Amino acid sequence: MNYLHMEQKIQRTFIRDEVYEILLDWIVTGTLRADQQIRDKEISKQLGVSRTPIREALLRLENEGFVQTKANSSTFVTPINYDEISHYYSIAYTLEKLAVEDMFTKITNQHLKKMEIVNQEMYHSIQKGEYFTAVKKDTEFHALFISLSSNSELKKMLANLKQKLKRIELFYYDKAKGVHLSFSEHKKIIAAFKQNDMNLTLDSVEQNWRNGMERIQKYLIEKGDM
Amino acid sequence: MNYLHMEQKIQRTFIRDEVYEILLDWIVTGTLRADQQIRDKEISKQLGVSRTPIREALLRLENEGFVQTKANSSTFVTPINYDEISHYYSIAYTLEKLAVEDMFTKITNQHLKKMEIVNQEMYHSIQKGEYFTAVKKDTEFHALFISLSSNSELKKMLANLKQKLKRIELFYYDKAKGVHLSFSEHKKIIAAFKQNDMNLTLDSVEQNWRNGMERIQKYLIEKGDM
DNA sequence: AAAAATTTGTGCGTATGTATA
DNA sequence: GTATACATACGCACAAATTTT
Repeated sequence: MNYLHMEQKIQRTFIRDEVYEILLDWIVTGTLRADQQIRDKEISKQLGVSRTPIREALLRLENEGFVQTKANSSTFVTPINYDEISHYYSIAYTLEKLAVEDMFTKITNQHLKKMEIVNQEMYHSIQKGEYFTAVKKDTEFHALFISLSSNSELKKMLANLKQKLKRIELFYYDKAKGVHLSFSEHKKIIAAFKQNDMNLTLDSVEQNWRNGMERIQKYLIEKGDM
Repeated sequence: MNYLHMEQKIQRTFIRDEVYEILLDWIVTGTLRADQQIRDKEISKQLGVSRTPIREALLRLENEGFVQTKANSSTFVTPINYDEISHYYSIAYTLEKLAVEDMFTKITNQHLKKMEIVNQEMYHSIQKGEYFTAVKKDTEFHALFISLSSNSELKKMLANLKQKLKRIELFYYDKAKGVHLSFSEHKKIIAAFKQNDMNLTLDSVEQNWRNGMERIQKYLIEKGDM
């Protein structure tokens, strides 16, 4: 057997893609804050590459709504808009429910076991106050069943939406420490899958999302930001 | 009163955006066919601009899935994938139904009248065999109620999806002349709105999309392309 | 009103992949 | 299968245009 053929073809990496991933991470995790200016020249020096790949990464981020550019003036991180939050949440759970409809029959006990483990890990992260890890585990939990859908276009759109929601959640969870993630709601989703009840699963998925959205909205109202 | 202040600020146009619109139109309408190679140098000469805005437009088209680039080799129009068709259709009607839920109470008799007119115009275009205009009128019909939704992120996503579906529909309607657009189904949607029955409206919207998808799939099976 | 900062657009050399001998 | 030649995208430095201070 020739093991050479088993190796994955070396994927060429583009500087623009690497820059995109770095900048996206900085925006999502809050290293780059809302309204903060981004100068391609500065990033260029910081990352040690020319300005072309930086510009290309910024153009993509602009198309996806993470940054905004005023012509010949400045590029800055898109601020979080209160109206957009509920918009994105409703799109996300609508599409995630479509994914559930598609993958519902494909789930196995192994998947469910893995979901329970990840959910437990999320719980422990919350206990330790590690919000970054907790949000990551939450995303991983949902990804476990979404990935079973055969609708690859849907998966791409959901992955993109998740980045936007992740940014929102990290922003508010950091501010409102009292807010808790959805450990018990995830258990309901697992139970619904186990009962092989699709409608119940869809409802519990939607409820999970709605609660997440309401936790943020409640915080906004309390703080008088809305 | 100073009328100067009432005038809209002159929006600067970017070459990259103009190039994007032109290339997108060429791809959607079939001027650029599937798998056809696109050389930035060639487009550059043809449109009389430098290669940078061409590259930027191509990068955006690549992110949106309309073209594909082999590293350091070639850029070509993404072929229509049979699996993707049903994927995109299901995403489209799922999101359009979400838009209907959002705008349902906002519709007026004037909107419904306009929808009837556009539907009639679509019918006449079909009669005259003008498929390009017919598909355009179909898109316009749906846009009439979608635009009433306040979820601007949803509207953007739907507009993007429509471009992809428009390409698919123009491709197959051109090949399968027998295929007809959904004049009577649109009448059902209008009737459901008039009866103020949201569930019926949602069902008729989904049915309209499903039929459109099935018309194409039927053609594919007949021709043995699947 | 002018200068400074920043994005936008141009041209070019290089690296990579593909076809051909 | 190998080496060579060719085509194309990739990244860089420079110049122009525009907005803001």
